[in-house]
Amino acid sequence: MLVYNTLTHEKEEFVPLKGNRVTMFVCGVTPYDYSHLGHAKTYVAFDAIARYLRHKGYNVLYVQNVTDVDDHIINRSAETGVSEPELAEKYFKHFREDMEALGVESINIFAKATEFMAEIIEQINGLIEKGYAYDVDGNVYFEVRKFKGFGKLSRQKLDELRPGARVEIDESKRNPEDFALWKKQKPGEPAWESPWGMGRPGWHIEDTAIAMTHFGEQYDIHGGATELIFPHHESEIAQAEALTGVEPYVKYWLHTGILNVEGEKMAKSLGNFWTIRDALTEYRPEVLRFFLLHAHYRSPIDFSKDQLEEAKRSYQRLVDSLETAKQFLPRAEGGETDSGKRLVESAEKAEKQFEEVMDDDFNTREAISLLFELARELNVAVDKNADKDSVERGLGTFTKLAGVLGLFPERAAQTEVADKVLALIVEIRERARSKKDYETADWIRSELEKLGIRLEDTGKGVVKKAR
RNA sequence: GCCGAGGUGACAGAGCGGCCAAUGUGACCGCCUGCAGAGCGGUUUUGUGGGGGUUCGACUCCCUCCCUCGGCACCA
Repeated sequence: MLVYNTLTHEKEEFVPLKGNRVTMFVCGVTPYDYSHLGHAKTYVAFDAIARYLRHKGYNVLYVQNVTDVDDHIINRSAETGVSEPELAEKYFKHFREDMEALGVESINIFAKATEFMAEIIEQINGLIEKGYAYDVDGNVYFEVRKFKGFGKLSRQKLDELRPGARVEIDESKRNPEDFALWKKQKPGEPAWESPWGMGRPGWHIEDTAIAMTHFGEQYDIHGGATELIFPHHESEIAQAEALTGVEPYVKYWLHTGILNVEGEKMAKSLGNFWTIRDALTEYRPEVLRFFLLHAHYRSPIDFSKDQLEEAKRSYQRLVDSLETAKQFLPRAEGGETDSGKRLVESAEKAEKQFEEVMDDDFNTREAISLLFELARELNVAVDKNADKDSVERGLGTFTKLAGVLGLFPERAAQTEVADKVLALIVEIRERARSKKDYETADWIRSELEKLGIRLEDTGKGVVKKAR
């Protein structure tokens, strides 16, 4: 299996540090507001990756941090009067709901920064003792020039960066490139006790503290969006390797492309975002997930309503094909058929190719195109009255592969009685049709449509479809 | 300025040194059909940002230029 590693800029054979165990960390959210589709892209991508690793038989421990103390939260708390912990809790809960809707279910542990204060302080202490960090009046900084590996991930040369390009330079630092490990409390801010006085952690240290607590000094995969490579991930490496002397801190660094809107990054600060929860009022969660997986995880996606509409139509094609085959199955006959044979061959081919494309740096787009090919074969098989075993096999493959991508979740089953009543209504309509009473037949069809059930008359009987 | 990621048909978007510009959407034609829808079969857009090189052969490798996006030490 090959994965693209930002650290080496190459696709590398994936070999975990310890046998079959995979330790995976992905930078999580700062819960101060609703999450938007840009966040969703990253988390859906890593969800698919984790699912596939598990599908391959790896025992994956997937940890995601939650930055529940930071400037955004503090500012939002000041604006709204809601306390920081309450605010963080509220939006974290919404985040969990959004993720659940999108089928993101592979994360084992959510780790909150505020629950790792002891570990954070211990790491900062260690860095001071080893001479990599210094305390200036209650602010502790990491001295970047002391760590000679700095820049290995982002390939930045210290002297060629533009200090202050976006952020004003903090004058209390020895050098502009140094970054904060511990920030001294300002009036009214939440703070924790530390050897350097009351304060809170800097941006990068919670990730190393959390990851090392769960994984030890090294782990397999660290993920996040490309915007995090510098300075965030670069700084994490510096902290960890300076502290432990063990390298590489992380074996594989994986980065997802960002979600653009009309050529610009979707971001809270630009105001061009669409929250997941708003998107869910207009689109089914599976359509959003499909949309986010329809490009390779490293590619940027340009978001627009038109694109979502197209995703919706495409996804519907797969849903229709799946439904048609499912409903054909009880009517299918035994025995051997040529069309069945062809379907089974397609299914076997799809399974093999699915592994191949996903083994090549998790190419979900290629994987999805295989689903389309299989869907067409299923349609053909139904048209040609393929035998039951073959259709079952084709359906099984489709469901299995789609399941690895987290597409087509099983819908809550309707009650048996409701199913029978619906079947009865369909039968009544069939009788009307056979008497050429099309007025009644069409009326039943349009009334059911209003209830979200679409009837399609095929040569192989009536097919019921949701929406 | 520096670092990184991208530039592929109407749109979205993969791949591979020659077999395919996959797959989907859209459009058009045909079949099917009481109608609708879906499905199936076919067609479709002067070729993969510009230039140069390597090669028998490049979209795929190398060089160079152009354009877009992300990052450059608050914060994710």
